[in-house]
Amino acid sequence: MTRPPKERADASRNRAAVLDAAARLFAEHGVEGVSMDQIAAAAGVGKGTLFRRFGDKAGLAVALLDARERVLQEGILHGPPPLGPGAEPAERLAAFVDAYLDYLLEHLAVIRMSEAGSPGARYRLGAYRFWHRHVAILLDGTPDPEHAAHALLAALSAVHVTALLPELGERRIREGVLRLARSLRRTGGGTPGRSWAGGAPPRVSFRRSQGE
Amino acid sequence: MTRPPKERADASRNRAAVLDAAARLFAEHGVEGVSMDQIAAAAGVGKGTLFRRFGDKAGLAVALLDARERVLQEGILHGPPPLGPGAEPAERLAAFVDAYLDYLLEHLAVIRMSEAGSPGARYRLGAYRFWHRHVAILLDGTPDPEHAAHALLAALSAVHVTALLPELGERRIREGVLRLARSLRRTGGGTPGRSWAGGAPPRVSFRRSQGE
DNA sequence: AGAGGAAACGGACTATAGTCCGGCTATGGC
DNA sequence: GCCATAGCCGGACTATAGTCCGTTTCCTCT
Repeated sequence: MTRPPKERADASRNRAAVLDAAARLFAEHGVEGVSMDQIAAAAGVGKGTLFRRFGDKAGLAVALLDARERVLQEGILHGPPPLGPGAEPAERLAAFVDAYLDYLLEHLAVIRMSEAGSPGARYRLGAYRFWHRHVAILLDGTPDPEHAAHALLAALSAVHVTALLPELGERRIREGVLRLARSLRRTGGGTPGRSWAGGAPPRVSFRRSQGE
Repeated sequence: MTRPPKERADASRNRAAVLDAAARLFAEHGVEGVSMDQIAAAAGVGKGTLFRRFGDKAGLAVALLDARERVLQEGILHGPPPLGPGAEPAERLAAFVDAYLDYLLEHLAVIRMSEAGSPGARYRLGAYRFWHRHVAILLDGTPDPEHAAHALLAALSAVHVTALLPELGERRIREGVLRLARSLRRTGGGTPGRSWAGGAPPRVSFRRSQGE
């Protein structure tokens, strides 16, 4: 997009080597059990390179998830209903929760890492902003869709689900979040487009701006 | 409770010195801007002492919050309605959300630190378990009060509120969480006491077990 | 009061995240 | 094919969390 100066050959070679090594080591020793030094060594690059390119461990996790994430985003934007456009908002919301939980549970540890950079890092991720925007649109007509969308996503955060998993199990979590989504939609009542009380209206722009 | 061996004099003297120093330094330079070394030095104790007693920075934050937290817990257990016993569950829930947000916003940075130890630390805090238990009871009659209570508390986590504050402002957050609480209660329908699907019934015991 | 032992003390030590900058190499112009 | 340079490379360096264990202090029992 904004990359007229082509990426140098050594740079892209190293990028690939790092992602490879990281994926392998994470799978082998768990995300928490691998240090950045180890990744750099396994990839055959220096530590400086690693950090220059990915910022920190969270950024590395984000890069690893990038591909899988786009699949879900594609399904939402241009896939078949009920996840994609065409179905009723209520159905789309349920489909999103289901698909997101599939994605989340499949990559729980890496997603947790990607959301755990600096405090509040999660809310600044391009991906988060995408999910939030999507959910807020599907909650249009309820009193404060922006806040409600944040609340729903809070119940879908990696640490939250990780903590609840041993206590409640996957099934109760799925049903619980679906119920939450339903009840948020049922909370209608405020004037459809202007329910935020005081302050500026919600921002509407979404810009794909994941690192790099 | 389980503490027959009395605390040694030097121990309690040092405990007080550390809490003092920590409170002062946190207020002065912000929670993030103070290292454990600095706290130890300011308190005139060794680093080993600091960690032996509080475990880590999060544990220190928990200890600092202890007193304020008990006030809220007292209000819930034995205070006047609507926060205390006597009012309708719906009212008590609203009162809890309000009181909790007062507490949270007053000590946001320290609470954030207390919840940010190891990943998922928040869910293991004695205080969290107390709030969860209370909310779950007030949600009795809805399909899965345990999960719903976790979801409501997720919208009240320190990082969540911190991230939403600049975007939505205090007022929209307060109203949003109150609305969420209301809609969770309105989601009734499941058989009042047995709505968890499969798996063991929710645990009912609550034990005050905040470290030390 | 004094001895004995349990518990606390404290600072040197390790491990890890993240920074910095001198040196090198791929690339594009000639 | 050769040169200049933008941008990448890499490892030494810093800061901080957290551990370990020999030493010191307090409490109890006689």
